[in-house]
Amino acid sequence: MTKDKLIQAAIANFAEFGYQGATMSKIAKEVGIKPASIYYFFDNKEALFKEAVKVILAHHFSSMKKTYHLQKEENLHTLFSELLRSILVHHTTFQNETKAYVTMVNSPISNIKREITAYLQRYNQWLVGQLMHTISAKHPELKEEKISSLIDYFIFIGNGLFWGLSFTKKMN
Amino acid sequence: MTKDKLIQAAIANFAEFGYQGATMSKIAKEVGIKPASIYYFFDNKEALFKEAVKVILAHHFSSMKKTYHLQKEENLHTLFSELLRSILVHHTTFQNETKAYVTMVNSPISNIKREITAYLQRYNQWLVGQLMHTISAKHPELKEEKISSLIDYFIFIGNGLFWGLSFTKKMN
Amino acid sequence: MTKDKLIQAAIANFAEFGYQGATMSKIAKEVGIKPASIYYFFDNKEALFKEAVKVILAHHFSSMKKTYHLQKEENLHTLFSELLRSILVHHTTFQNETKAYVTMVNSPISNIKREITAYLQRYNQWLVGQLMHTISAKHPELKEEKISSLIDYFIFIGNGLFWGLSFTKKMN
Amino acid sequence: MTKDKLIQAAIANFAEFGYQGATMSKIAKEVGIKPASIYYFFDNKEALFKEAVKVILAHHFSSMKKTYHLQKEENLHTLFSELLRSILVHHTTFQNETKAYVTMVNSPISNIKREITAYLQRYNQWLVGQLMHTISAKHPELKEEKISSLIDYFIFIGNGLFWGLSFTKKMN
DNA sequence: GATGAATGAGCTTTCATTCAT
DNA sequence: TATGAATGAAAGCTCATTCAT
Repeated sequence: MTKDKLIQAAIANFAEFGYQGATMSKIAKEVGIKPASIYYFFDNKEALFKEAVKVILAHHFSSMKKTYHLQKEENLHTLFSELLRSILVHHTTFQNETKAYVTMVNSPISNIKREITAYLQRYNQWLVGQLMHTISAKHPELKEEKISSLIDYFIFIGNGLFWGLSFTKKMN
Repeated sequence: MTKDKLIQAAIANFAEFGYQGATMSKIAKEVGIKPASIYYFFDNKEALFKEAVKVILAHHFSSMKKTYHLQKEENLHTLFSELLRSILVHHTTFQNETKAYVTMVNSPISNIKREITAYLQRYNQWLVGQLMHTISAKHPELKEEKISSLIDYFIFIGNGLFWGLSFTKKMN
Repeated sequence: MTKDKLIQAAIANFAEFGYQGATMSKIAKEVGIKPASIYYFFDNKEALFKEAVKVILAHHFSSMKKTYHLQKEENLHTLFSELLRSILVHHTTFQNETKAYVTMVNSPISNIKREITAYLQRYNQWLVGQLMHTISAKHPELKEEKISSLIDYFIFIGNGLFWGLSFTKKMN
Repeated sequence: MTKDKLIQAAIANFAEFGYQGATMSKIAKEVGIKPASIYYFFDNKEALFKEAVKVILAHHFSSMKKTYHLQKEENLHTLFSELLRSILVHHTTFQNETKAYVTMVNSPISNIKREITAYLQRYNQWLVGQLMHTISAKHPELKEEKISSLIDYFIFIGNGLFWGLSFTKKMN
């Protein structure tokens, strides 16, 4: 469908050029239509990118949720390392989406910026909640304080991995 | 000096709006001159931002170096936590520069992108080299492999801190 | 019938936005169809508005003629004041059409402009003819010159009434 | 000065094509510059036309005021006919401005519409006030009611003259 | 009769840049 | 040093129109 192709092209262009740098012309050309035709599907550039953001975040979340459920049964060490591995795999496989989303955090459209930061917070809370529950079930002997500190640790490592992936490597 | 004020304004605008979003007009207005006057000091927008990038990276490096030297004498634990603290302090104090530099990594000007990724690599190498040296001096009993893994650990945590700082917090 | 509804919608839109401001989309939406469907009934925008103009002018003329015939029997004073009253009633009742027609006089489509000015002239001539005939029949003692001047007078007042109605009052 | 030339060109174009029909390109071409250059003098199309409106209304008012003062000394009959003559002369001499202003009454920009109707009201009030004063001074024997009715009469004739001028004649 | 999808032409506007002063 | 005036290029967007279905 043209509409879906447009969203994919938007993601690719946003990733490569940022919001201001991505142009309706380039996106249209990538899909094989003329710029004016985009307006049949989306009200304007902002609307197109809002939908693109939704797609990216939904994809990210479903990806993370899937991994988490797959690994719930394992021991702690395996759980952690598999989660990190899945972060790495997701962001490596969908480089476009990750780059787009990093760029979007600094989007000039405050709604988008807000939506993404809100998503990041929700995601973090969800992750912390899940880990809290799983760890305390497997290790009833650990104090909540200790678990909390473990999770912070994990989050730091995850973020570091993400950041390292995003910029020190080949994601250009 | 007007030229320095222009660079500062450029950093601020780049940080807030990205390369494409930052305009010569806005930068000029911030300095209190007219857009045409910028061209007396810089050949073009790209040149202005190249200088801005240089200033940011130099500042970052001198800041990191200073902390490192201050903390060299301490024990390992203190060294690590003070380094992390100084990363935090630097990026919190110079939010503008950090935001500009995150934005610049995705700059549409490949020279700038290249320069920054090159800097990040050099910086990382430098940091790894320093830590390697310091740690092996203080703990001759540790195998190089072990040290290397410790350092990776530290880098991950540092990156995670940086990323968390940049986006999950208030850097808007 | 859809075609008639389109003409009415066209009149309303032309009245409110002028020829350039009225869009096929807005007209279609008002009728509850899609823009493309208009082209089943009319060749293009110009054709649609030409038909709208015809409807308005025919309506105006039949309205004026009716009043004239109703009042022919009365004395001069009553005739004049009733005619003025009927001008007022017509333009107040069919504000849309009047506004559309004022706008159309300045239409960028010279055919329409020409048609309307031609109509106004024909209408004026008809009115003058009718009045001439009626007055000279009722007042054989009046010289033609005197009658002519009386009629001019009446026309001026009628125009003034029309103009005042159109713009100094509530026709917004 | 370019700015003044722009306003004159705007008036001419607005008169000929209406607000939507007048384009920045045509206006620019008429002045001998490129469309982009207009934005050095005016923020946008709306701002340009707001200034054009101001110029037209100010010109109209000063023109009317001048005539009125010139004729104050004469007897009533002369006063009235000279005023009508000056309305005629003004609108014939500055056809452009008159056409622009008739078009603007139906402007899609509600601010402009409002400003003009407000002006028309103020102008009418001013005229009524002036006439009231002058007539009652010259003819103390007339009852206010009678004077008021005389003035209405005059206004009607003036409007009719204006309307007739605007549309039944050659103002195309 | 009606419409989904597409487009060409043209619009307003922005912006980096130039250049004479 | 600084700027007023101008511009080319390109952006986002609108709209009348077409055409296969």
